[in-house]
Amino acid sequence: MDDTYTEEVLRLVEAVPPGAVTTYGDLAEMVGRGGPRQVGAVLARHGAAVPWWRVIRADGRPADGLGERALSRLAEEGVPVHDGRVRLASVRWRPAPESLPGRPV
DNA sequence: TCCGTGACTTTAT
DNA sequence: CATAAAGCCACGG
Repeated sequence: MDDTYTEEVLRLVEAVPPGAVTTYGDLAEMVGRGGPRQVGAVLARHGAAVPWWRVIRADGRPADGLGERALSRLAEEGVPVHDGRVRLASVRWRPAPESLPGRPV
């Protein structure tokens, strides 16, 4: 079976440094395959093994039900949270080239 | 093969 | 700026 997708997604999530965040859609683009929903599905399944709280929705708000946990962890890491939502423009993480799957430098 | 579901995104009101 | 509807992607029944 092809769990390559899952591997790539988890790998990227693990690569997100403290104090930074990324979105489902961005991860989907980085992997270059599937879509935001698919990324969410992966995290729903294997999220426990990675810093899932650094992955939030495109509107700067964590997924439903994770708000409390995610926001408190993000705040701990120094992520600027404003009224329950993260300022993506300031902390949106960009992966290092070598973290990407099949993209040459 | 068709339908429903889900840690989503974008566009329109 | 907040809420609602439609679109999108892979998967399982």
